[in-house]
Amino acid sequence: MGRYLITAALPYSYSVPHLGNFVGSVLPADVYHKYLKMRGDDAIYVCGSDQHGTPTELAAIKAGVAPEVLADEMHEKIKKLFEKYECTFTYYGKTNTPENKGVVYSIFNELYNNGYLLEREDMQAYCNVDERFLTDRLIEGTCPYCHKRNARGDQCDNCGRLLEPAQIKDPFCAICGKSEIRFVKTKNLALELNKLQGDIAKFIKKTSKNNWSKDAVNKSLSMIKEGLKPRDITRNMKWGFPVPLVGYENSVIYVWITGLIGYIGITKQWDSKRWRDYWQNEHTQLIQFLGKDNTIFHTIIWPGMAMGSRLGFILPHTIKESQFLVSKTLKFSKSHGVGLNMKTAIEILGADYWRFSLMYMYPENADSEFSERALVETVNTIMNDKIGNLAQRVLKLSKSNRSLIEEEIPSTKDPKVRRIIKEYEAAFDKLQLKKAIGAVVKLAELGNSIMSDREPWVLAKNAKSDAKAERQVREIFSELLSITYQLGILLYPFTPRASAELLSYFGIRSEPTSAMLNDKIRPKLDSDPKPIFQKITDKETESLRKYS
RNA sequence: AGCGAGGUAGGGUAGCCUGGAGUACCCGUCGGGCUCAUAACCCGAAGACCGGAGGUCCAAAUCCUCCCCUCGCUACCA
Repeated sequence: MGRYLITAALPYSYSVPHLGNFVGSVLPADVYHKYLKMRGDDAIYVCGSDQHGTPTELAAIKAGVAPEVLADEMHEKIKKLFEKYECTFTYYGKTNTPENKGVVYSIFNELYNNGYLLEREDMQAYCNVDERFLTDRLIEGTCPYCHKRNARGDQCDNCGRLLEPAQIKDPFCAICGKSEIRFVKTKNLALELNKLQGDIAKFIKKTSKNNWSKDAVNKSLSMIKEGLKPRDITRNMKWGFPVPLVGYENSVIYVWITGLIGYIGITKQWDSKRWRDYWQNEHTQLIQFLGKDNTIFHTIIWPGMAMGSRLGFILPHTIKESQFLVSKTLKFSKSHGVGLNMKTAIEILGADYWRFSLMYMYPENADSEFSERALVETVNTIMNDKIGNLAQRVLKLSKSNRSLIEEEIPSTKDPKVRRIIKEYEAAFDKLQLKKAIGAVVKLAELGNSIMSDREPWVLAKNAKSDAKAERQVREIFSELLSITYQLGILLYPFTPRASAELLSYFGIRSEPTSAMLNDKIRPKLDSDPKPIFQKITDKETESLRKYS
């Protein structure tokens, strides 16, 4: 039995996450956590709202409320949304808490004491109207190369060139639209990753053997090969944890730092004592789920901070990076209430449908395309026709032939079933989640083909007069019921509600465990079985089309 | 522009590290079977110059080089 600590990239607390965000980290992490719990491992799953950062601050200004008010409101909304999707975190916390502040400061102070923070000065744009510093992206104007007007301080979207804010012609502030910008000398503290790069490289080379994606390993190593540079970990703004040093009264610690350490702070919110048993215990396997856009924060910056602080915090064991779920036809939107996001999606279909179909399309190694067609196909043909229908036909036929059903049925010894279960477990062990869900489908396919091959409905008719037929049909029913029951268990990480429904026909009321796969079963066929999945209706399809 | 990943039947994927006949899976299509089940299920077939061009090799989807396309990162978007 291992000790596992699972994290999913923290959703920002200024908008409703869209389906791409969900399938990129929180959902696969939840699926994996449910599997580990099922296996009986000591596994905790922490996630939460990332509350700091400029976007939250700006959204608060726009809404006319304090950033902490907006961030806490959104936190509650997002937390409830995840509950609707049957995500069962050990703790879903947030980053703007005293617990997190404590951990952030202890790491920050040690980095400072150990000589890994470099003070450096720079010229930073300042808006006289808004009376605030502007991040590079908040400066807009004309591109010095292609002369298009929509260039931003970091990059021109038109010609794609990387820019410096001072290069922008006719700059104006993206917040107020005015041109009252001046450049002011500022100082920031930078984490000297250059001093740590040898150790970080060693760590990645060694640890990436634990099922890291090719993309995550190679881009991290290639970045190190090019040479790591000091990276600012403070910002000149008000929303965030103040930098605990004299001379930095107007600065806060950068959102990414409070976010990465937020995983720890959130664990501390969960349990003020036990958090150390996970985070400062070399036997804990830290499994981090995240999208491809923020890999290096987890592979380079967190390891750098953890090493530099020398506080014994663990480094990631596995980086489970996802690519992106994209859609040419449907609008995924980050803005409030617009587009197909976690809030609007759950109003159309229940949690099981989204959980299963999104995991079926999980962009594990490459971007994958989400479309109405793909969703309908997955729900209707895979979930409903293959899995749901198998359960239904087995249970109904069994119920109408109750006299031919054994009271107690041993777990099937069919080697094909054993192989599929092994494949499922091996896939999870290697964090190959698409392969794992594929094994579930395979088991249903096997059940369906056994049904067609052996035609138990024919044998059942002959059973009264034919002892041999009776013996055969009893065996087949046992086999099929065993498969149906096992299917109920394997479904649990993906579709917890359907799993519970299916297992209820076997008198199981508790959450399933892997050990139960080998248990003897006692079918309960008192009530009429109801389909565990349904096809997508025209009405639901129409609701989806609203977002095309 | 540099770096990383991806490009495989009509659609979606696996295979690539460690070369062995384009091998496999799902959807869709076509043909057959079944009638227990939610018009569901099962079996079979057709369908691919494996992004392009070179190279290495007895043999390349797989290894090497160059090119094209998509996505991500490039250190103050987070």
